[in-house]
Amino acid sequence: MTTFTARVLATVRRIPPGRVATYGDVAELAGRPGAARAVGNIMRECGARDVPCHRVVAAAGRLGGYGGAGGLKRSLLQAEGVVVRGTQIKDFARRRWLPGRTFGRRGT
DNA sequence: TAATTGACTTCGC
DNA sequence: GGCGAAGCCAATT
Repeated sequence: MTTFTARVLATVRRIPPGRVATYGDVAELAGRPGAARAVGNIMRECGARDVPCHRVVAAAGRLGGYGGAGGLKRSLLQAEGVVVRGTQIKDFARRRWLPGRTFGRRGT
């Protein structure tokens, strides 16, 4: 499949544990910047369980308006080592996953 | 094919 | 800093 959806899913799958990405970033990485809403729409289906939709958060580092009533997403992220402050990621700026910024990349 | 929706983003008040 | 409105893109009906 070579559609935007497939790219989004592939991008989200590339998000390593302990890291998070925003809808806008995923959309951009997928090749369609500004399609944040589309990404959300695609994520909603979560057709592939390999897609850690819980690692996808809003731009401000917020978990989004979903994630379950009790904040399922928050628990999942925290379980991966992500510091979450209520509905917002504390170290979001440092937890945000970006291409070329994978693990092992320290402050050098 | 056209219109509506949706897990978003950004500007303005 | 919080609330409201407009814009963008893809999927669904």
